[in-house]
Amino acid sequence: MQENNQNTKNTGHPSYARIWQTTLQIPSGKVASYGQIADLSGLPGRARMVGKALGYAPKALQVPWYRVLRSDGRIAFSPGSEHALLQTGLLQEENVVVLNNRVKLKMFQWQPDLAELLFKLQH
DNA sequence: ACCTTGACATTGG
DNA sequence: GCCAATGCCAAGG
Repeated sequence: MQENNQNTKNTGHPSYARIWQTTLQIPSGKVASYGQIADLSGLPGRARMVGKALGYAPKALQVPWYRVLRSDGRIAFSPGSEHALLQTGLLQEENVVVLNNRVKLKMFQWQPDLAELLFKLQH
């Protein structure tokens, strides 16, 4: 992971903006997978790009990067790492249960109404 | 059957 | 060419 740019320039890859917007739609208390965000952003198969994009998200946008997990619910960072602990703490603050570096998707995965989401994303 | 954990092939900045 | 904010699958419980 790298430091976020303040919010001066560097929009990064053109698709980053879409990824940030989609991630912004995840409600508090819910989580999504990198692949899910990629799909909803019109970027099927680009899960890794989502991880990159979140790392570059301008702090000013307040993108809830911590609500995005691996497809099986595990936190992507190494268990016990500083990043993993931070993510765990942020999730717990909104009542998402994290055990052994993992969230039970059965209980917390975001299931957006596609039509509504598409509408909100287009402005 | 269902859930966890560990390993790794692939992808893309 | 390097490296990782993934997904997937196999093994074990």
